[in-house]
Amino acid sequence: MEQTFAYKQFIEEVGIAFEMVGLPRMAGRIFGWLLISNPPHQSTNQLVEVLQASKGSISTMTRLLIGLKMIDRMSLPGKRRDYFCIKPGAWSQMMKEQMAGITAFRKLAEKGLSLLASENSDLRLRLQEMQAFNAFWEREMPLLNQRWEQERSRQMAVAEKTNITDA
Amino acid sequence: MEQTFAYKQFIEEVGIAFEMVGLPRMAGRIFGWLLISNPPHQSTNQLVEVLQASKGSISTMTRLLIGLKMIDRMSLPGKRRDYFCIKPGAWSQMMKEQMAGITAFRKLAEKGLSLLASENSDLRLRLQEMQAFNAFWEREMPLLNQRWEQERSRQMAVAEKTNITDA
DNA sequence: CAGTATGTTCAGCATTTACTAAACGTTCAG
DNA sequence: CTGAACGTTTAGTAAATGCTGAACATACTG
Repeated sequence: MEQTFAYKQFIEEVGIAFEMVGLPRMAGRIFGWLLISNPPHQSTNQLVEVLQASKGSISTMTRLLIGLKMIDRMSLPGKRRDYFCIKPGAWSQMMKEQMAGITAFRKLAEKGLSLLASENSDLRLRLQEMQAFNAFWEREMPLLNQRWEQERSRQMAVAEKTNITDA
Repeated sequence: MEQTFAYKQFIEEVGIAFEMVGLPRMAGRIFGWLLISNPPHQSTNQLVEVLQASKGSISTMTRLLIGLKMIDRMSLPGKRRDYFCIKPGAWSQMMKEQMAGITAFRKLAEKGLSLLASENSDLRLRLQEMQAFNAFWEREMPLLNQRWEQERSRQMAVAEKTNITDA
């Protein structure tokens, strides 16, 4: 298993990127390693060794990532260990999580509007924009995500023809 | 200035919503109050009193929100104080900030792919999906945002006809 | 110029959070 | 049944973060 400096650096950068979107760095490190590991599935012990982290951390963070539907736990037949690998569609899933925030803001706008129900309309303008904006994205993002799914499956079909690896 | 329990609750909920997207709660409280305050522009002292916060906190957080282009600082002529109000287009701006993360992930994917340049193609699949996904959203989100701007200006035009408040 | 009002910066405090290490529970092998 | 291999849970720790209060800087008033 190649373990060059460049690999470690990549793992660390994914960790930092995860931190930027509000997830624990260790979760990012796990995800980072699963992005470049060979094979793509790795056991708990392998994660402990490669990432130099405690068992507890790995256990907690893998369950977090599973909860976010970004990785899968797979128990290989015969083997007792748990293996983890990146879940296909992890990114769509991450995007769906983001949508929860948008919905929260739309609802908040509506709550605010009901507070200012008796006020004149230019006082309500701020909240109306907030409501309209978030409602717009709440409506459009799933459509865009659908387009992505379609585009992806189209690309996968092409890739399958040019590269028969595990057929 | 109405200061009911419902108002305080609204402010607190916006604070929590901000926290969920990775911003300080106090920044959210300021934004929350500016969403429902009368008038829409409020001075530093007013923010200190209403939010029961320290001057320092207000100063730091207003500058943060200004940096994020979510509020404006406006010095009313004659008055010495600074006033703050929600910036039109604050939400589009917030969305643009989100895009920085997407770009970071796309670049990371490309970095990973160059690391696995010599590996066979099913090992590269994970990174290829990550690259394609983030490139897709990086391309499409600005377009969607444009559509929102158009839709908004259309709605504003309609609103202007039905409600001449400050013409 | 003196005095006051206002905004900024900084040191300190309190809270939260990520992480570790160890205890614990469970499952399998001999 | 005994012991070992794994994974989970939890108590404790170290670091980061938000917030306050006070000192500081700046600009206006009389």
